[in-house]
Amino acid sequence: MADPTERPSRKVKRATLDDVAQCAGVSYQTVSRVVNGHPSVAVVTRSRVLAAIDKLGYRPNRAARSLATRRSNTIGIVGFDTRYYGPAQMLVNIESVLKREGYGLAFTSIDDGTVAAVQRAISEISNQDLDGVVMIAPLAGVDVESIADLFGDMPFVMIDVKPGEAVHSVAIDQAHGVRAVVQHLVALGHRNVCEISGPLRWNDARERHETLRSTLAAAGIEPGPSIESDWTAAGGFAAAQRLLATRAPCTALVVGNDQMALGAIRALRDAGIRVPEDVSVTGFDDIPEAAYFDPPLTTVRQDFEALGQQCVEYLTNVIKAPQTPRHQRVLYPTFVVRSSTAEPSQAS
Amino acid sequence: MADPTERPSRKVKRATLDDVAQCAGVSYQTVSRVVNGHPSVAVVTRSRVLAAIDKLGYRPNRAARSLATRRSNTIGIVGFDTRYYGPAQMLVNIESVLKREGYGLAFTSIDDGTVAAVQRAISEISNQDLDGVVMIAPLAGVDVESIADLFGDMPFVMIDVKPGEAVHSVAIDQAHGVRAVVQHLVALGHRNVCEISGPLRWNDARERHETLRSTLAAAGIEPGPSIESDWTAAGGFAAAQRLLATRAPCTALVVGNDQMALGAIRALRDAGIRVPEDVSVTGFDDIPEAAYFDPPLTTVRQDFEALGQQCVEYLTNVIKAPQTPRHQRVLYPTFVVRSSTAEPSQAS
DNA sequence: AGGCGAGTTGTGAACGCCCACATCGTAGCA
DNA sequence: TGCTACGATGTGGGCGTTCACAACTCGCCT
Repeated sequence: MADPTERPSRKVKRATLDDVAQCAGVSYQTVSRVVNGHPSVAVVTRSRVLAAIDKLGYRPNRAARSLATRRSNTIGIVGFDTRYYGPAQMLVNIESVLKREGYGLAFTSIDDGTVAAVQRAISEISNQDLDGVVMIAPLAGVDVESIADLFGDMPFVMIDVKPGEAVHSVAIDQAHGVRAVVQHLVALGHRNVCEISGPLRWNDARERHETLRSTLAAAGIEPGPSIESDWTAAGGFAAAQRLLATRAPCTALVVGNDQMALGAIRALRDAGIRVPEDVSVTGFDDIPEAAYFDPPLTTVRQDFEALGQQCVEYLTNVIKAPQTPRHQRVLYPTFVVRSSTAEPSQAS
Repeated sequence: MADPTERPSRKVKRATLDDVAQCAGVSYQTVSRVVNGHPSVAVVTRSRVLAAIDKLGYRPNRAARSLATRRSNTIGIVGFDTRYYGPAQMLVNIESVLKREGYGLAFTSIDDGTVAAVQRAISEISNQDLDGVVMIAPLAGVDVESIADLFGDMPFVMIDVKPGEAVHSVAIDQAHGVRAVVQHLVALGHRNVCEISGPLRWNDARERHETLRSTLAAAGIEPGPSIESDWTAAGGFAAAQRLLATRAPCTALVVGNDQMALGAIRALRDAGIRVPEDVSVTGFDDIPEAAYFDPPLTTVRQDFEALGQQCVEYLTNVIKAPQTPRHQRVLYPTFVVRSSTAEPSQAS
């Protein structure tokens, strides 16, 4: 009843180099040359092979190729809480550059911030034979040296690593952004500035936090209370309430990112405090919504697209030339003034 | 000067099955069995092998394995504008489930909405020997049948496909959410409801749009003007301004997602219109910030985590049993009432 | 005591491709 | 004319696994 030829047809066997070769009447090596754009192939042969490839719908088998060449033409990204705006942006932008360069992308994320999780993610990704990996590693407290060890000789570049670490890395200069904020606030006449920071285990949060305090101090201003929160609007809301409870004098509130700023503004308003008349608020990131907050948010824009680009460019360099000296490429954020900041009122 | 053994050490050759076998004094096949958890291996042998594996830091070579087995243990995601909240959420959630199941993840995105781009992405991803792919395909106008053809016999499930398409798919019932919105609005007494929709090339946008009109009509209400926008706050802002310019009576504004709602609210307010006193506004998605908008946004929550989960579960089923009948799994969104909606005022 | 089966281990052959080298032809040059 | 050199093609081997078998060792049943 069943045609014996029927069974194999269930899974359409994909054409191989040999199939194409046979179809074109050449050897598989010649086909391989055509596929890989090797120069010395006669024009007529090439076109015959191409026709055969087309006819058979041949596609090279990546696994076989990478087995033979020991390169996979895909790079990995280990991401971190890609739910947040920054990391998500990086991922997308890196992906698009990578695609342009002809690389595939393998992605894995780190569930929690523990060192163990980081290690697990790295070891997981590193036996996936990749040509290199980009690591979005915003966490402080993870020893960069030991991570480098985990990677062995696999090329990798890190994003968001603390300045000064001796690894290939790309970063946005957080301090630069914070300084602009402080300058702006001080110029407006603010002397009482409080802070809601991101989780201090994140390098960026910590750097923003520390720069804020030092810059303020340098301007002869005693930093007001600072509350650590969690990057979310809900967290910012709660933090602002706690801040209000301290009854500390405060005419300006520097918040670690835009989402928290949104929550904070809501809390202030709930307490009958006007923004910016009573208290100025600043954010960080310049998410696309920030301009439509009420009031439109003064914030610091980070160019994640450029970041992704730099990242990939750096990584491909390292892949080609493993001896590339380790350095950090740093990008500068831009300060965006909108309406959530103003001169402090007399009272306060 | 140079020790001849030095050169090879530049690239530390990774241990292979053979190396481990030799080290443990067994055959490579036995090692393979241990690695793959095959049952019939003597306890003592197993432990000897394990020791050798540990000592040599052996890691199986994925390329070789997938060459031999014809399965790669990685699944692909072709994403779509992962900059937006929904798609980004899906990606992250799918990734985490996938990891739990032991799959790797390859990711590619479609730059623009053209059919050509979709085809390119699919063909790109399909010669990357994957076990299956999840396609986030929110675009209308892309012929589902032809996509299925492109995939050939590779298992795939689609997200956000129009209801009724004969492919494996998972979706959130948009109509259900819209109906809840309308019901709510009508119960409050609104009779003049306008709309700002997402780009109608997106299935979700279109379905929300059409359901809104039909539901309104079913309630005996003539739908007010509808303006198509682009999912962003900026777009929502502009759309609302255009809407105001029409001077159409409007006590309720149904917006296609939360970001646009934010922009719209800002535009209304700029025009001296109060929300919700003068105009009620609703969103869609329930992004984490929505509760902190001013006013807190009444919206429809989509559970992207569950979506990702269903997706992966479905896909792995299809991989195991390719004959799985095609169907659509649909999840239901929940309606969240906050403060951006209220009874219409007398005037209008 | 012979034999049968379960448990354990090893062997040969793919998987589809690239690399290094060998081979052939032919054009260029003395 | 004979030699060289290079362009075009083919051949053998190997990348690290898994799969289908074969082979061996026991213990236990008849």
